[in-house]
Amino acid sequence: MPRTYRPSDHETRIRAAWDERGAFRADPARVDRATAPTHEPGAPRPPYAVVIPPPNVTAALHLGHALNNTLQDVLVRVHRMMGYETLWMPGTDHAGIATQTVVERRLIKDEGKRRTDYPREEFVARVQAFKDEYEAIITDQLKKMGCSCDWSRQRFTMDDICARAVREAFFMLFKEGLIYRGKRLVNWDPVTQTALADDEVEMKEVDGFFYYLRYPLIHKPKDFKEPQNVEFVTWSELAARGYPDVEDKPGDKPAYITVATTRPETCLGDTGVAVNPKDPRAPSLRGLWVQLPLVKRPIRIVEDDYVVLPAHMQADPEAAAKDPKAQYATGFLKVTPAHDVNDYEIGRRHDLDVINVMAPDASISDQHGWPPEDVNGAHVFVGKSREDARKLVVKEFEARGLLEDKKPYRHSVGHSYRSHAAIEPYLSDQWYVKVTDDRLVGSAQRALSSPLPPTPPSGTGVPPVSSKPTPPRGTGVPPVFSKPTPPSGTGVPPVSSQSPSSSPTPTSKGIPDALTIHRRNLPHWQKGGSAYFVTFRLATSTLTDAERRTVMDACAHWHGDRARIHLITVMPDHVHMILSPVERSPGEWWSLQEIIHSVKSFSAHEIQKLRGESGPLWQTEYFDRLLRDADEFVEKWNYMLNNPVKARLCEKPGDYPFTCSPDRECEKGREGVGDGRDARPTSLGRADCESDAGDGALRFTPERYAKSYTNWHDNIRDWCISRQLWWGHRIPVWSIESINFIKLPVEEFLTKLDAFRGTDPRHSRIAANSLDSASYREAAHLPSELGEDPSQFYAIAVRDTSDREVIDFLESAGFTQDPDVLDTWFSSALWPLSTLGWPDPEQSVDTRGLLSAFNPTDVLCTAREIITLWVSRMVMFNRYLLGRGDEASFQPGPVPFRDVFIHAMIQDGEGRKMSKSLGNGVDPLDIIESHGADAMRFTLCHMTTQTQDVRMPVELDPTTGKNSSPKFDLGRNFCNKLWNASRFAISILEAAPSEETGADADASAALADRWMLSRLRASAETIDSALRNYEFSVYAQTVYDLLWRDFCDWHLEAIKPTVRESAAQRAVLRASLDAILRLLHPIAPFITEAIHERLRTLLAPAVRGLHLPESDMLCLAPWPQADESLRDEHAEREFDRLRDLIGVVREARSLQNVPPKRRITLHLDGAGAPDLLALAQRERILVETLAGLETIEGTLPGAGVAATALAFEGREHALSNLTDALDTGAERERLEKKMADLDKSIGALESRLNNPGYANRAPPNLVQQTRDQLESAVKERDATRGALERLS
RNA sequence: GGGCGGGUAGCUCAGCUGGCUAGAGCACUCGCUUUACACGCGAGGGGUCGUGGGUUCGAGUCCCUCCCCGCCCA
Repeated sequence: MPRTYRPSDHETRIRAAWDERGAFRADPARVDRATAPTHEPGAPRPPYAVVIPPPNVTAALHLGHALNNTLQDVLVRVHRMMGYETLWMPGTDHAGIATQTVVERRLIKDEGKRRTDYPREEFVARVQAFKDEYEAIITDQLKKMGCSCDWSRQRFTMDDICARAVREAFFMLFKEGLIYRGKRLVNWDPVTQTALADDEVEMKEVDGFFYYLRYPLIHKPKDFKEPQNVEFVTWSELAARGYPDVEDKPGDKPAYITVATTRPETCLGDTGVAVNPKDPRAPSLRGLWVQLPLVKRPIRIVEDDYVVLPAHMQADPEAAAKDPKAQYATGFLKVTPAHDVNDYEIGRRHDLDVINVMAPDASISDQHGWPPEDVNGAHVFVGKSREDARKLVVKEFEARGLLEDKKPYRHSVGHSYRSHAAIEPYLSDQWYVKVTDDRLVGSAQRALSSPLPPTPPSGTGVPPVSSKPTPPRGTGVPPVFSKPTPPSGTGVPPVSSQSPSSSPTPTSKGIPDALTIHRRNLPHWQKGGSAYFVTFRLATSTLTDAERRTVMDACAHWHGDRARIHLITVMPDHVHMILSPVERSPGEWWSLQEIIHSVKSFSAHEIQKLRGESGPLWQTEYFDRLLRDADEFVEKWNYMLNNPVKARLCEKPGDYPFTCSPDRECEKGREGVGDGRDARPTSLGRADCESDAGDGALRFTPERYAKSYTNWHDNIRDWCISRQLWWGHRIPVWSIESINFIKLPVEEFLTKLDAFRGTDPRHSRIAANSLDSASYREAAHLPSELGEDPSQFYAIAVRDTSDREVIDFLESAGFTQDPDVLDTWFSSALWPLSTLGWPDPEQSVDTRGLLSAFNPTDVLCTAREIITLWVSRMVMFNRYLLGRGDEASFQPGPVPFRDVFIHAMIQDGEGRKMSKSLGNGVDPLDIIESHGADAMRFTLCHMTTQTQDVRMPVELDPTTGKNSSPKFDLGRNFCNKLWNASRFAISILEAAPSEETGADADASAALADRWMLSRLRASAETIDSALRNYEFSVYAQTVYDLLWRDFCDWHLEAIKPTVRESAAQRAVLRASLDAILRLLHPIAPFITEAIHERLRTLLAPAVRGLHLPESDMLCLAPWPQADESLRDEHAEREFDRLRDLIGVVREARSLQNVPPKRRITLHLDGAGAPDLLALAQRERILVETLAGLETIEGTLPGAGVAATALAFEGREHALSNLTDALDTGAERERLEKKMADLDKSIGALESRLNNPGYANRAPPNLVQQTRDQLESAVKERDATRGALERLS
């Protein structure tokens, strides 16, 4: 074996071997969800499935993909080794608009031709060729990274299998009315001339202007046919109507209002002007109209509270000052329903016309919905671009004296993620998926599981399937006040409820519901109840009125979040509360300590700020009492109300202003927000729904991302799925503009249609969703004035687009296929279904059995930008399409995956995204070439923590001109270390006598071996738990330390002198290396496989307790299982002790400049530390080798021997024979530094122990530990001092 | 504006439910080509854990405030 690991020598060969072996081919026939994982050939086993987030065929993979796929490969390889039937489904995505754009650009560049210069089929063929090219590149990249996908089943979102799923999904949705056609404002990209989904629009800050345009006021026109003939409103008329602040206006001149807009050119399509009903000017404008300048269109004034009031009119000037819109607002908003989303909504509310004045390229046009008779004087604008039209419109307003002002304004404007052109809200016919239907969005929302408690650690090799089910809420523990008793007449009389809002008197009826929350898993001192009476006091001062108010606010602040605070009384020098902790997570409540802490901490901060002083405010101690029943609750309640009376702070109970009930007040003010009761979704544990429809089965890691998922669904709108492109799944709909145009006799047509529809809906060949006028109008929200009668439009979805009979019939009747294609995400949303053969897996050998075996898959591993786009849609489609029943009886199907793991995003060293334009991207293939795939993978895993972003400093290599990062050296060095350690181990094993066989043997009794096995066991446990929790960095770090620190630095070094003579040691050596290879394989598959090729030929007895069944290939080898019996705490303690001893010897050697090769003498104080001497002598060879000793003496050196002192474990030992002449200066320096360090730590330990609070309050074992530490430090110092004295 | 993440050694990051004298890798200094490995070995230096306050016997860790950086949504 060569001295350094050269990846290129191995990677290709090993990849070919995996391929040839069919190692990654999944067999659905072997899947049985009910069994345990196994490696038994042919035996059934549980599935583990992952679908690759299909990379776009637009471009080669970047480092983010490398990370994404490395993590998937790690998971997949681990589970394969654990004995799951493992499928990693690879594939690519056609990425409609992105790919089409790239190819169009290429054609322009290479051939100077546009898309429309080709027939559609030919253009699509060009894109297909491009796709083939990049699909091959991507596949090659993934293979080079070592991805263990089932390459025999690679898919593409437009291949036959996926296309079938797309058609069927479309058909099902269409048939059930969940796909509709609507005229809506879409995000229109005028450059690519297609609609975009909301999430394809990116917001960018743009410097623009607010233009202030004057619109003359007119009376309602008598005749709309004569727009010129209008009656203007004068200022004096307006003043007479009560219009404020117009005294200084010329009374006889026409009055106007001023609208503020950033897009003056859209005024051509204005159909109204809106004013806020709260605006003082609004009443006097009622019934008036304005005349739209330039066009001279009379338009209405409507009142809508969407309109922002100008800053000076707002009730809260401070808030207004912060609102930039209020600063710019005039209070009048021009309404252009066809060109602005908000205006569109206002238009809907007030039934305004919708007038489109633009062509698809965003130039001004009178051919796309602008009635020609309405254009009037605006002809000059027709044909101008948006930008030119804006200039011209402004100029025209200026020329007419109607431009009042123009102020610079920075605002964010939507831009196409593809063409980067500003998005034009554009009115057009599009197809929509009604995702707002409960069968879609509802299923997705309910899919989310509530956070589960962390999984308990378990032994190695245990499958990560089921965690302990969380018992459903509300069982087992009875409510605290299950039988509330009314306040009795005895004892303190209930306070009369004169001021019920501030001091409600509890009665059986009045006891807040929250008191009955069920308790479980409480700290011992909290067991048995939920309501507490709490008192805490001021440290020195008393509270002023304002400060008491602050404390009440503090309680309100925490009320609901951590506790329901039922009643609080703030006295001048103390505070009483009655409160109930709330759940912080299911089954876990906030502790009293935390709650009181929060209130104290929060109020102290506020009060100290008020006072301008600092220092402790509250006393540490607090008093709490569990309220056992309703009687006691009432008793304490009354006590608190009476307390101020007793203190003569008020006349009668209830009058004290610093008693309040946040529970009631917050109920009103906060509408239940944050009180925990609106918590959703269900608290069902995963195990509860393992086999059911899937509610509660979806889990995010890290958990915080569940929130983005939830938020997104809360604001979801129907999904526009049509794209005006050629590359993609063509919409399988044939339509006709009006049923009157059907070329066949109606009866004949309908009869034939019925025949195609069939009697059995499962076999329908068409779905004629007739879009009756009511539903169409509902969908389109269009006023009828447009003239078009939407109900005449007739669309038919064809189930199988190769069904010539149906298509020929439709086309002969005058129907044409929709020219548009589906949004790419429509097919992506089907990915976990389509790749597994849905709707009919049996139809193809490739997909047989896949769907039932592998859907739901186990994890989706992706970056966070994709949560909303993709995850949600996959969940909706999976649940909808695999669901059962009709709308009324709908039972959703399973989720497509159980876990969603969101990994970090890689940024460059400055925290910027890696991108082509910045030139800061790193090509994975460059790294594979220079450092090896394993090095890249190791580094990527190592840096994948649970944070959002990870930074990777990028450096340009001037010789190759390629970007790289020094971070990859970590992986390369690690691989090299493994290579050399293995080389060394193999050389030892090869030299061993040949009679050693694979028979079972007891582990070597040597300390180093027991220690190594114990470390191995512990590491395997850590790794298993890290993998269960997707903690890749912990995993990588643990293998790193296991190999480098434990195995190389200590174990190999320790056994060097003996291993060649000890078969038992060789067995441990072999087993340890084997186990490390297996544990590391998922991260670094090539190098481990390469070493395994050699190692597997070298037999040694197995080690009891460490299960490493043989396998011809490491990628199929069972995951190592280390029994609990290998745990050896005694060995770890002894070994650690020796390591420390070796450490101090090495330290002394280094500081004394002892030549590394010089063997010195260690004198242990055998009388003072007999056990240490015994241990050192028992492990003499180990200590001597690692510390560079000639010998270990059991006595201290005699007088006159040149020796240096060695303090260890509080005893004075010595080293001699260090050098011919001892450097006393260096020795003194060393000892003095040591003294200083010890003094410092002794000081710290003493002051801790001298603190009475510490001794009294800290846990006793901790205090004892501190005492021990102090004792040994003092001993050590004494020993060092002695050595120092002897030196002089 | 709302939500989320981050600010710990020169750099990249660990540090879970508060108990350290704050860790790792790279970089740096010193010594070593010791028969697995210089992509290495041994020894070291380097941090008032973004600011200010609070809670606590004890705060990198909990609470509040403010300041930076990044992402997502409006």
